[in-house]
Amino acid sequence: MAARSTLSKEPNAAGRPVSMADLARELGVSMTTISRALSDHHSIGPATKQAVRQLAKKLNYQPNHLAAALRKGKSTLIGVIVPYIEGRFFASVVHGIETAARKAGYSVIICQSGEDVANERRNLETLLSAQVAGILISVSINTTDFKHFEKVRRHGVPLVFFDRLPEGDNVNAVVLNDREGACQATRHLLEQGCRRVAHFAGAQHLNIYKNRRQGYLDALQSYGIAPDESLIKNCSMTLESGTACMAELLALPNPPDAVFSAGDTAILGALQLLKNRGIRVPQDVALAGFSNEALTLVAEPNLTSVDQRTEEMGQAAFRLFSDLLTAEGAAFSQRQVVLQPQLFVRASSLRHGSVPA
Amino acid sequence: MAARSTLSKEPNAAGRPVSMADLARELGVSMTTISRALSDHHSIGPATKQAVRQLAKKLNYQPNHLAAALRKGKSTLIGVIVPYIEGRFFASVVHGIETAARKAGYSVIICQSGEDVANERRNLETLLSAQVAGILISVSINTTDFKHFEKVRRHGVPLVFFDRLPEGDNVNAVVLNDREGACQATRHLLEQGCRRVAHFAGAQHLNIYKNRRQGYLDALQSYGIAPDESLIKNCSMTLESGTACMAELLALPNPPDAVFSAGDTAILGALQLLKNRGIRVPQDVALAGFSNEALTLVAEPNLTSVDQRTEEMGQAAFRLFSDLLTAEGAAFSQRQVVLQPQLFVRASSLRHGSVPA
DNA sequence: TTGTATGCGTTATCAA
DNA sequence: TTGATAACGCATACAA
Repeated sequence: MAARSTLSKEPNAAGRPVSMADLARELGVSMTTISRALSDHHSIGPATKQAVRQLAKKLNYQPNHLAAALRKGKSTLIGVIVPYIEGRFFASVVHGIETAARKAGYSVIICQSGEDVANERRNLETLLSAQVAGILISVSINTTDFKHFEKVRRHGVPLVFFDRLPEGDNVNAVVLNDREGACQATRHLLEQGCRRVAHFAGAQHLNIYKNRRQGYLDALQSYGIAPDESLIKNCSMTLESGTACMAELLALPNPPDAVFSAGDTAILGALQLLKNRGIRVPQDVALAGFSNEALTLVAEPNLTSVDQRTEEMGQAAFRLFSDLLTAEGAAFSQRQVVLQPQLFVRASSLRHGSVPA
Repeated sequence: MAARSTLSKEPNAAGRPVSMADLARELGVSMTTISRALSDHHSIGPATKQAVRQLAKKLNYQPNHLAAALRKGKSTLIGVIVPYIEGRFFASVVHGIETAARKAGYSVIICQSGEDVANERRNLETLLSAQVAGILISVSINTTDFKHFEKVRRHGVPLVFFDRLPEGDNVNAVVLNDREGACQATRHLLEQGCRRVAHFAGAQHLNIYKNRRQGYLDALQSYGIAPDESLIKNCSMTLESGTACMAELLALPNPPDAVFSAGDTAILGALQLLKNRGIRVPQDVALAGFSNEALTLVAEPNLTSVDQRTEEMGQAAFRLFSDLLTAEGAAFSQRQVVLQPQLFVRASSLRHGSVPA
């Protein structure tokens, strides 16, 4: 057995992954030199750097992030908790987060709460155990107690909420201006000549639905129209729920001439019912939804909807995390990023003029 | 300052996370005992176990997965690489993977290749650096060179492909029986009395599209119908592409009376064109797609489609990984799990009888 | 500019 | 049944 190295230990005899120690032995330098060369430290000569890098490539050296993270006390992992990953909204936000994170050298661990606060708590523990550098979360629908977020603060891990957040504004968050979006959509319906505009309202303990309802009321007020409680339906935002709400509205002595729904799926349910009953959309009843889901372009007529800037939301959430990292006392800061919604006007609400391309 | 402990070092004076050493000091036992008590080792007395657990809870001890993983050489992280996370298919598979993984105590790191093999390579490096216990991947559309997967094998990290896989069957994979699904869909169209069934074919270097095309041909053959190349269109599976392909088919001297598309979005494009031209669906042209996307239930008429068992695919992929972990020589095994597709018949293809509920 | 030595928090080996 | 000690791979304080 011819020893290539003059040192006592064989350089990585087994199939074990090659470490910095292996590189050091092979080159006859110290681990410090290797470490610094690879991280482009200024105190290493260009020649040495070159040599180290070449050998690293040749031996197929892969840095062990785990070890680095353990040593530094922080990993390059960030945790993301969403109610569920299916459906356009969260998938798209996660896409935005992941893209931004990867550019900055972070990887994303994804967790689903399944709309259950118990899972949400477990997810948080998992992420903290994984020593993530930060946590980005959209809370589950039944999260009304927020004690579990305190623990994250105590660990000093930056916490960013997006879209859905706990009550009270003392958190870091990226949200859409839901109120403004809802107001725009409702005003648009009013501009089309509608005067009895109904609203499908979502669960009011969630900030997003509360704000959409408020935006709806804002628009009415700006037109001097008193809100009619019989035109505001509590809706679970499913297709069936939308159909049921529409049926109730049609049964009123004085039915609406437009509906603004806090979600797209529900407004699709309404559309289907109207078509079944031979009621014309938008001539008899104009429709507008919220989220700009893919289905808005499949339904006939195409559905007017408020876009939630999902990609931007993801990117902004990561950026906020990133800012918190470098900021002082970040664990107790409370920055809010508010994105501006965009109304897409389509045939379901357009009584005059042509449909925009 | 009253010292609670008789040992020299203060137990976790600073706000630093509490470690096993802290627990050991506090209880006056060794770290070994703590470690074993927490992992429920048989050699620890029930009383000691109880005491350790209580203290751990009281002091809010969080295990450091990083350290454990470093020591054990394997983490409880698994990496998943998909072309993109948006869209029902991959989001749903990821959902299945994440759910199965979490039950087994694993967390999921998600990476997107953006349909680019260069990113795919980078993703693999990242995951290997993170010391993941396994990698689950659906290759990007331009992956034709498979050398980068060799490295994963050399690291001894189990590798599972799902849906899209490299050419050659020498890999671990979970796939849908695309050929069977396509055959079922086409046979269904033939059973409805259609005799000139066209096909929108996807990129033929991908196993999934090649197999769907083959299934289409199988069905024709079983009916003794010779394939007509003019009825097979290369399609990129976008809406526009579907519209364009349909237009070309209608321009034929002898146009088709049915279309089976390897994707749902393209068949929607076809549907829209047919409706614009006043051609009846399914009476004049019957339509069937593949993937059972949400849009199949929004389009009018509802679209017949082949369901890909996305959740099961995710679960099966994780299970396969899990099996490989315990198996011998897993790095070089090549197990294949094949899921059976399910055809959902809807109005777009149903010429006789009523639409199923 | 480079090297030495130590510790991050855990698990495993050995001895008691 | 328990304890002392040595790794895992990397980054840094300090010394040269």
